[in-house]
Amino acid sequence: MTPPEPPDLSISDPLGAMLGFQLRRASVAVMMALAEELATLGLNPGEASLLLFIGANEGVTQSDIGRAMRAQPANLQPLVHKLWQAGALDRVAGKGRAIALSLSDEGRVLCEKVSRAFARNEARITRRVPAERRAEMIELLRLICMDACRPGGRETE
Amino acid sequence: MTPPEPPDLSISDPLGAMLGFQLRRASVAVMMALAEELATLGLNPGEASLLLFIGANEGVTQSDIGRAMRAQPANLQPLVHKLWQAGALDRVAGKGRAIALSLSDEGRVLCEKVSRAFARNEARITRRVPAERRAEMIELLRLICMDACRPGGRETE
DNA sequence: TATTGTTATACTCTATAACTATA
DNA sequence: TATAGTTATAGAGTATAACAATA
Repeated sequence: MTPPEPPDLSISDPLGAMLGFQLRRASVAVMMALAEELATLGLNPGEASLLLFIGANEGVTQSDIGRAMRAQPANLQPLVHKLWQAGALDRVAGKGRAIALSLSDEGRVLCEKVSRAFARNEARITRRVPAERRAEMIELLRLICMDACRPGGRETE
Repeated sequence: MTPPEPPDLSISDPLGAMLGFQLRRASVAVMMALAEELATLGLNPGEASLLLFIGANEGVTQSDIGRAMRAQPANLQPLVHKLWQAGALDRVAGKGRAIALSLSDEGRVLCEKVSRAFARNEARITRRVPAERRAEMIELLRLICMDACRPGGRETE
């Protein structure tokens, strides 16, 4: 169920021929590698992603960023708090109880480092993917995600 | 961070162009869909996978199946216990403290149902993947997984 | 009052360590 | 004593519900 190790033994793997499970195994392995890459910055993938989202959408409200990241507000809060405590964020009150998030100078530096860590991870992943297949693969994964999310399943085309 | 919902808003998604994150999002969506498909059988993906592994390797020892599934022995135990309590498994003592697992008649029936649920899930996934790309994609994911697992990272070719 | 953020909390999955039992 | 399995437990990630604060 946890996929780091290579297949090892000679016993039959009924899941190996399924795209769904190779997806999961690849995903877990990739996230573990990313976590390792980010460890030197003292961030986990969630915190680092948040930083990238804020950097790409400065001044946007916390709840909008949360929706874009597909994170529950309750789970986003500790990440925002940590980045803010680390001095990476500016939080300015918006309308209602809204808070607009943006990067501090310090945050911008950290964001640049995070960006490079993500790029290294991406390079490691795509090393084996032919360049002309990469965009196609991303698009297929996007479609798979959208299809799988649909609640009922199996409707016509 | 949890990927069910479609992208929704007009704010920039710095992760959308990365293969690594589309992998993760697709994987989570696919596992959620599978969990839904399996719910009618009273099994979660882990339990169902275990059943498939035992069905494909009858009489093999529990620890070997655990290694093939990349599961920690401690996490495998409750799954085996549940399947055994449900009457799906036969457990016969092997050498040492080893236990050889195999399917009961009842287990074989359940395994067949699980197999069909996995097949439905796989069909939903691959609906958008051109048939001639499927094997290639599985192989690429396998390579990505192996590359990402390698501890150091970024070594020469 | 509607929206946004915060707190508390619970559930699942995974990991580690210590213990038990058997060739 | 080496191996296989079990138990207890801890941590991460994610989910829900209730609450607080502000236009």
